[in-house]
Amino acid sequence: MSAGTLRDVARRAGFSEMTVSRVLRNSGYTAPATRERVLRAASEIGYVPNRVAGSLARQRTNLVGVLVPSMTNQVYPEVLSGVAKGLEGASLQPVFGVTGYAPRVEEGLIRDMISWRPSGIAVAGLRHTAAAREMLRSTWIPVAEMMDTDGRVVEFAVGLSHRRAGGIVAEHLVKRGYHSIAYVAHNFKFDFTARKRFKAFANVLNESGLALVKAVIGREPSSALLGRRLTSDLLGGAERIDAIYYSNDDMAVGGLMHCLARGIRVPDTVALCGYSGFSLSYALPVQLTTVISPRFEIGREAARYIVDRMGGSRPPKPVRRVLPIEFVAGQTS
Amino acid sequence: MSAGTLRDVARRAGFSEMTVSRVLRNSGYTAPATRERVLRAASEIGYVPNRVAGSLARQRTNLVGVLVPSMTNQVYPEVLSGVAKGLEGASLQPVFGVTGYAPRVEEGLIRDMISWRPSGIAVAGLRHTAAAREMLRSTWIPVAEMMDTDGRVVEFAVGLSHRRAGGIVAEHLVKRGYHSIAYVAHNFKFDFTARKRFKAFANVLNESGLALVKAVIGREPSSALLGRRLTSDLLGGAERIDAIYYSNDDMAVGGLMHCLARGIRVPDTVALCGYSGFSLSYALPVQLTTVISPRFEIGREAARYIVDRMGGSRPPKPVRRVLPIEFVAGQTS
DNA sequence: CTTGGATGTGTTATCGCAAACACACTATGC
DNA sequence: GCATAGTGTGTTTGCGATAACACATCCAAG
Repeated sequence: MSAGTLRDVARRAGFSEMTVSRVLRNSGYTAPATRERVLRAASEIGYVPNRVAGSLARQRTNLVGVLVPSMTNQVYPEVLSGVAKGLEGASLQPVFGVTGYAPRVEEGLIRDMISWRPSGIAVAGLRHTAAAREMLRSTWIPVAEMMDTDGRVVEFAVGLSHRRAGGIVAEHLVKRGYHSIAYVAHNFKFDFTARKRFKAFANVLNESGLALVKAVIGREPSSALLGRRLTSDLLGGAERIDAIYYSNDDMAVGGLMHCLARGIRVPDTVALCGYSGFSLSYALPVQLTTVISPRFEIGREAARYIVDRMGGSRPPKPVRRVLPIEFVAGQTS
Repeated sequence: MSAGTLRDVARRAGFSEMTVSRVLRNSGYTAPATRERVLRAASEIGYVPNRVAGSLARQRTNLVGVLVPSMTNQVYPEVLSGVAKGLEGASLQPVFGVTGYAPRVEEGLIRDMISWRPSGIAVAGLRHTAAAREMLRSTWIPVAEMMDTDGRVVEFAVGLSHRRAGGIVAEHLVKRGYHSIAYVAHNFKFDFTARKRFKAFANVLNESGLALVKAVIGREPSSALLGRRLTSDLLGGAERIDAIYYSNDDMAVGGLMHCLARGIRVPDTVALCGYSGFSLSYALPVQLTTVISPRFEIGREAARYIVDRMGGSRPPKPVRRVLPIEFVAGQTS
């Protein structure tokens, strides 16, 4: 039975709790002989400090709350990976919550996180319930919003412009002379960033005098299978389509699979465009058009912001950090 | 500036801290009028309870430590998803750590987790450093090991038999009459489960009088691109190969992409087998042979175990829970 | 020899909350 | 009209650690 308290170690070593505490934290003066006896006593009983008590006493924790909408959407694990990286060396522990794209759930999780008095909070997205925003606003804990930068920022946002990401693809298609363009999406009711990309995409098309031939919005979450099915439906329809913009790469890959299965030539017959730059996309037989989002970097930078801002105070005005995106033109025929 | 303490709420409401505490926790008797005044006072100052203090007082936290080796290997986010699901309703918060497949890092993270006195610890894999195992063994916190079940268990392991997963694929290939079989893997130095599958696979082949024609082990982490490259190398070599077993689906998909790009017929010319059952695999033009691992369920069951065991004591003997795996035979030509 | 800084260790007071116990006051039953 | 149980609230104490301060030594400088 490990555990045991500072007091147990102190008794065993024959010193006061304070001395033990100092030795274990390497703080203040400690005689080498004392050090040794204390460390031995601690290891003998398998002492593991109680951070709950420590945090209460120091009035700070080494926890960082991280909220993401989903774990199955490949993007977010990569963001978390970045967060973990950015926290490395700062001896901060990520605590995560999955909101399931539900603002109400997010609100509850934010309250939960704050109740742990974390050293920082990183949350994906700029959309929150009023209460959630108010909590984030009124706390002095560093708050980083991730992924999106088009919208109202609480304190610090790091991400990319989804408007830009959508627009750039539209420009590309226009420039290449496509004119029967369709859009295929998963159920993006709460996936605000996908919607922003779509809106910008459609806007740019319109400005160029083109109209979307068709928009197919699925009812399920994003998956390659859904992409494949919707693409099958779309291309099986009456309209002649020469390019498809997908809500993301998962969907686009599904579309490509349909084409490969049916022998539809990509991009000769139909060009496919996605968003994200999933690792899989580098292995495809055909290079699709996509916009690589710096999701790992976003997580890392959010974490770094939190680390840097710790102890300091909130910037007078919200800061917006727009990371560059990389446009990848698809293969030409 | 939110925060504020119980005392602030108490003063504002005109009651003692204890009464406020009771109201906010819905514990004990509280008069309706009191309730109302307290709740109003709390919401007026935007009071958020301090769980650090609460946890210290109650001698327990609502935290559950979860350790996974990687976030970019699709499998683990799904496990985490399952953990989050299993914790739902128990008002437990997952705290996660990424070990990067490094036992030393894992050991450190386990110590960190324990220092938070979590209500449970879930860790992927059965391989730990001696010190880590000792910490897990000597604590009374519920400990669940996930994914693997072939090996020494500390308290409770939920997962699948990777031996079985590897063996079943070999049996299948033998039965279908393949005889020039190769193996392709990512760098699985620390991916013990992949190695177990491989070993079992090779054993079964041997028992059937077949020998692996070739085994190609990459130096990078698992990715479709690596799978594609290694497959290209392999099939470009002198050996005639009629079936390939991959370390996982990521790699297998990469292999398929190579074949699609080169017009190599799958499975007529070469059959491809993987492991995991990634969602992508349902969208492929060709159904590959794979073994679907119940990773979401594994996470969920680990969480459920922890929830059920909370407060109770450790089972006298380690418990091993082997979840069924689903074998998916690939398309026949 | 005295003084003062560098070392090394102990004492006390919190940190914010909740368990345990104590004490009212109000019904209810007999 | 009094015991008894049910309600509602307050006081005390402690969770396990650390900050702040206090107090010994010891040694070098004056």
